[in-house]
Amino acid sequence: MTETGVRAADRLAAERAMLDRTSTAERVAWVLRQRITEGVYEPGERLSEGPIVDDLDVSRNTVREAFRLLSHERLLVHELNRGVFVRRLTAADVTDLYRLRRLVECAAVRQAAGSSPDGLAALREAVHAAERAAAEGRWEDVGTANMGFHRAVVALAGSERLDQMMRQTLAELRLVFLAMRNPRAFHEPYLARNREILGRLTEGDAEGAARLLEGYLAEAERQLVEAHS
Amino acid sequence: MTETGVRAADRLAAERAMLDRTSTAERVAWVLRQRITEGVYEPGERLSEGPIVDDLDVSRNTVREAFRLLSHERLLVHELNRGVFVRRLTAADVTDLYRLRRLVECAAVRQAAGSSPDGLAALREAVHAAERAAAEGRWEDVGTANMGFHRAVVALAGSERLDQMMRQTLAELRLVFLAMRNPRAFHEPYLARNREILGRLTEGDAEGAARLLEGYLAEAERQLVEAHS
DNA sequence: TATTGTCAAATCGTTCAACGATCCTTATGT
DNA sequence: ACATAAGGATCGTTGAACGATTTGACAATA
Repeated sequence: MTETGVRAADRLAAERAMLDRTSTAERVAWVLRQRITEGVYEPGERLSEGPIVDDLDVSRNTVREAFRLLSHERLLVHELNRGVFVRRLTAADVTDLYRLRRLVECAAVRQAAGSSPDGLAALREAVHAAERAAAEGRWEDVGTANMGFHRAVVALAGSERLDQMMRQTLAELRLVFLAMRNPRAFHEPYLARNREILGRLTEGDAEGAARLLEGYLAEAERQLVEAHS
Repeated sequence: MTETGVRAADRLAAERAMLDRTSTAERVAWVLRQRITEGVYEPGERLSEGPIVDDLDVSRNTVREAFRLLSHERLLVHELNRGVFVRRLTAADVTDLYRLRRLVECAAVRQAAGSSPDGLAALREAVHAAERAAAEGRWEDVGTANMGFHRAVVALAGSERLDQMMRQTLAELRLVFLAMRNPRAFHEPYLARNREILGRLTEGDAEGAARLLEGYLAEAERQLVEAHS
């Protein structure tokens, strides 16, 4: 069993979703989503209906429905009469994403005084998962676990809609992270920072945790804006 | 000129969007969205492809694409093999929506210290629009303008993604408000509260404004949860 | 050389018809 | 009353076709 806890949980959730009854359009969207977030398709790349129809052996209308699904998730950009493109994020996109993260994540942390033990347990688990992946040199898994940490941060707020918004934001962020050439150099410093934030929350110091998180997000933003400029 | 400022601006934006080149699927989605938010279709009502195909004289695939668009906006609920339904919000939905609003709107207000004059101007305009509509007894327009106020609150954060999230949240809320039998009784008390919040922000008292907003949202939530129980 | 016009190819957006799958309602049997 | 089967409605998908739009190549012109 070499998979990290968070990664295994993600995979299990994804597999469960596929076991549920889903339409073909949703399954096509799932395949394409994987390809996008794994970098098989590059940001800016145009996805043409024809090759996907052939490749996945489905009809064009089904592919179009899948494109609609992914366009709303902001992974694809639909341009009328020109097709759909994998979203290419600009420095301005990064700035906007971090403005959103700063507002939502820090507010969730500030509200976290009196959080349920479950919320903290999820954060703890994400920190552990990231540290395990780092110990094994799996740096992209470290990035994934770090994102799990942030999902757990927002989940402290206890709102399904916020959780969904954060899932989508993190999917977009995955595209952002594709631009970082050295996953280790990017993700490694955040391990210690996650642990610090967790420590503050565990002590009940929500304001301290929020301050740390603000610094964390500011630093990550600076790096990513630079990588996208 | 009897239209409120906010309403006219909304209409202009909507008309500009329609003047842009749009696909038929998007135009169908637009028509359906109007019907949903105006209560032509009731919450819980099932939208069948056939009658819409006949009514709008478009093909089924186009209607299906429009359904996909609206499902992601959470105005419709897509159920595999059973069709799509206008979303019926439960008391739990209301609670979740207000949890999200509390976190995002109050954080946006707390961050508002040092807001640009434009942000405050938009709030001011929304308050004026609501008051004008109230003076003319147009209570549903009061609700619309109140929502414009909240959109402007979130816009203080200066994030396009947060703005988009709020637009969608307010679209959902419009469904929630359909359950209120007496628009006047529901919307009227919030006029004065909006003005108070605006006053605090104008004085630079962001924390005071956030406290008022928290009370406002708690009261609205209580009323709406009751109406959905 | 740069710009403009024309044409062909590619492909997108939509329509239509058809078929299989699924769900719901109705009818029948115990 | 409950269980089962059948029929009808409609959803999900497929595939073919056509018109609309965009793009790229090439020729003509200044």
